[in-house]
Amino acid sequence: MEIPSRYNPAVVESKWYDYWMRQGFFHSKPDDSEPYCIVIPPPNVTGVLHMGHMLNNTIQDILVRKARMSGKNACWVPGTDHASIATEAKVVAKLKEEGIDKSELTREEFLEHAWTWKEKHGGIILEQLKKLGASCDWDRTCFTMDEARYASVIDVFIDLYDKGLIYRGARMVNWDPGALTAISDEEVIYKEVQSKLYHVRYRIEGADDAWVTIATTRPETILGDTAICVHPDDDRYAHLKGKRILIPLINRSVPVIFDDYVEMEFGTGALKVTPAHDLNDYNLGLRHNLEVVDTFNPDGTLSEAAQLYIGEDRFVVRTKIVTDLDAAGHIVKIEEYINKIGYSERTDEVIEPRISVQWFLKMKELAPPALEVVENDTIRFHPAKYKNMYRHWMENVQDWCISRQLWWGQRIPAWYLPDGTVIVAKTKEEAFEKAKLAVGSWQLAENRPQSPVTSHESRVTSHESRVTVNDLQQDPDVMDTWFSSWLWPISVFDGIRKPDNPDINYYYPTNDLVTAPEIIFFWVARMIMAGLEYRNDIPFHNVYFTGIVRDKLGRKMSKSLGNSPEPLQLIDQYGADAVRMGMLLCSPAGNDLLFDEGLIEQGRNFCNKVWNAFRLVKGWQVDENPGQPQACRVAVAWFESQFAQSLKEIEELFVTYRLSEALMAIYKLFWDDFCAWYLEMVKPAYQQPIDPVTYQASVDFFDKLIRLLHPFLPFITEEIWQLLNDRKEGESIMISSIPDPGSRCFTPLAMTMMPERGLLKSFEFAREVVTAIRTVRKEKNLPQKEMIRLMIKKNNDEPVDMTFDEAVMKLCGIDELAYVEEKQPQAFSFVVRTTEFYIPLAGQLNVEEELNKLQEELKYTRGFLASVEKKLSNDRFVNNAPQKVVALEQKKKADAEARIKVLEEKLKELP
RNA sequence: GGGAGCAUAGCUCAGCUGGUUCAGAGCAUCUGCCUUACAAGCAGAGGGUCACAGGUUCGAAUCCUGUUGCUCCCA
Repeated sequence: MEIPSRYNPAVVESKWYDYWMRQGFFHSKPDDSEPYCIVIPPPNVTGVLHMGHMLNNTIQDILVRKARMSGKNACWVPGTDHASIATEAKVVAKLKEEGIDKSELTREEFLEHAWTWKEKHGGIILEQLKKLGASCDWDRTCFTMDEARYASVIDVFIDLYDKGLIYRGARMVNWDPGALTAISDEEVIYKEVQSKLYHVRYRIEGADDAWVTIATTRPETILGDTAICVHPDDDRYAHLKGKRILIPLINRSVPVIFDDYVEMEFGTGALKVTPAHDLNDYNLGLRHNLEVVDTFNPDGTLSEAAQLYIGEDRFVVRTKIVTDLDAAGHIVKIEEYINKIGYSERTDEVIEPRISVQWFLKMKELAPPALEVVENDTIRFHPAKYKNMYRHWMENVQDWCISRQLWWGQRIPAWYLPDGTVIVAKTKEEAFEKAKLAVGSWQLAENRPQSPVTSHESRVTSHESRVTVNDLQQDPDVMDTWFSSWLWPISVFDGIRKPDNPDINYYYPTNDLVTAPEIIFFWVARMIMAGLEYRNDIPFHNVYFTGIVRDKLGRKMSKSLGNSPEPLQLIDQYGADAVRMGMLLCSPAGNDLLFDEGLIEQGRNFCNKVWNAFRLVKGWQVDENPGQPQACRVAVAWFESQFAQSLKEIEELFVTYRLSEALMAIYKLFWDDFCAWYLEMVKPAYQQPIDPVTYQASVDFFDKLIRLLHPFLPFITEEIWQLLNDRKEGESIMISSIPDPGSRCFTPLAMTMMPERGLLKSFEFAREVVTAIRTVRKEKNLPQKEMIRLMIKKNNDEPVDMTFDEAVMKLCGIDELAYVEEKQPQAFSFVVRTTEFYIPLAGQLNVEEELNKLQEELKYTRGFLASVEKKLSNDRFVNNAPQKVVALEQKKKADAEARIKVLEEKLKELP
């Protein structure tokens, strides 16, 4: 069968992925061997595959495949995340297109639509991952809202509430007027915006023409002002003590307060205080006991409390109120001003700080142990620099707002009695039972008199009687999506509900987590907290932070910029292996990677190289006469040593999570060492057969090399592995073993050949000789086909290293190689270290050229010697530097001197 | 405003506790080659005051201080 000269990934990839699936190779179940586990950072159900996923999942797949081939019971658990805000927004938008308004639907109806939507779109991304070759255990696919995960979240909420770690409280939250929900600090993106700073003057009460001028970027909040604040040391405003100020347009009278929070230099030094709509003002208001006037509706329009512009959007009002203020003589001036404004990560709406009642999880108890395990390297971050960021956040951690005013998500298991008493329980019925105990049954159906009882939250003041179970109202809000995600390493094994089940006991703690640094707080930190709280153990041992995929100009890839290539299209075009390789080559851990399609091309070229090397080896005819040429014998021995050495280096790179460097090392081993040197040394002449020993060795090397490559390039390696030898149904490279750096790879042959110098060193010398001969050929325009003679003159007492002579002859087209004692006058010559080489030629020797070359080399070597001698003549160096370093310098000196001597003598001979 | 990190070849980056694996790799560039595995290739070559200025040391890309420029996180 003719093997095509170009590797065609399209046919190969689906064939083997199907085979792996059919054979169940991805599935893992607990057994006696060592587990290796990764849980996927669950992609969002609204998402489609982007370059960040490609990178992230390629890395996970490499780690998992490597572990699987190292004999571990490898399990990569896939799944998706319900993404409450993003999904709800998508579903609302879709319904709108169909002419349905969310407000017309009941909660149940809406959720039905949401589930339908999820069933349709939620699995897209996982299907796409299969194209990439992801070896996930698909039987274990989870969803953050499926039954087990949902129930786990509810259980955890109740448990933490009972432990007193969850509380309900009024707080200034980041309100997203688009999504109509609070979002966490981490979901707010601050952007620099060109705005205006309005200087507005307020009349001092009781005076005709006395004013105070404040500066604000948000004039629409003026209607909610409840004080004017100045610095106590500010002489400009000392006269305001005890005065009151009138809010423009509505003439509300508010006090002047003094607080050193105010920056005297900023604006006019006088600050309008709007406790309902600014976090700092809110805190100021608490200190000074100010009235809170909430002038906004949840959707960002003005409320009745504003008195004016009721029902109009905040940004419309901003324009209107400025006009009206100006007309009323309040605008002093308007300046251009750049400030940072918070936007919702989900809807891109401008965040409105707003006071509302939310559920919070206390962080003070959970954070310290989670910090400790990272500080003491129980969990390692790769790269370690993220420890600093982690520490800083953990030491300044705020309570976590976990409620969201949405429907899509786990509904908060809190029930309200008609009087507002909160009962946290799994079901309404349980809540009712709990309520009986807590509140006293007289208030409930039995109607027995009792004194008011305190719940966790609020004192019961109402005395309604005959409350039935149906009077309990469940909290309408759902939980933050991260409140599901933080349990992920436990909940995928159902370890919250069944803490002793075989899966959780076997796979937990997982081994590695691969994720983006952007979610170190959202997710990584909180998983650690949850792990310690619920398993009393860390969730993973290593966290590998990938970089952000950027375009060539360094911009983050995004849909809106349109600078992101379509991953599946790339796979179609170049093959999944090529894409994996391209992504990885440019991505040292934690560094952003500037994506360039050229890298994918490099990956494709490499696959093609592997393919062609395979064609060569597989195309050889084997001669039944077993005589192995010397050149082949040493080549085999050398490559064995080289492979062993590279393997050690590669393993070291794996252990330190330097995957891109590991890949590069394999790349060089394959391309340079194996193809450019080994194969060229053993390759028989055209249409000549190869001896069976060399053939077998070559096939074995190939087998080892592709096994080493498999985690990176799963498809092409499987294809070749299957063709390389006869394989049975059910065999696969992905369940074969990866070459083990621990085992001895040296054959007796490799051990006996020049053991005193080492085969690798011998080869280094041979390589230099070959390169030098090639240079001569090129300079003198000697065609490759024309055979040449080579004469070698040793200039020192060391035994002649003839190990690679035959290989050199083969590589350089030498038909006669001789050792000589005498100089060869009519020949081109060069010097490698201290050995002289001569290539006798018919052509004329350009003496001047040779002279120049020699003199240049001599000059350089003398300069080198001088620098070494300078060091050695420095007593302080000789006395202070370590023995080893001094000895090295001495060797350098001796080598340089020997070489100078050779060069000088050569010079003398030239006419 | 507070914190962290980075600056090495045209590009992306290695370079560990100072000393021949110290100035490296891959890509890109340039020069030869259609040498029957591969032009998606082969063989070569050029490219860097290691951001700047001081200091410590026998010795600094590496350690210290300052300057400049960039990035990220937090407010």
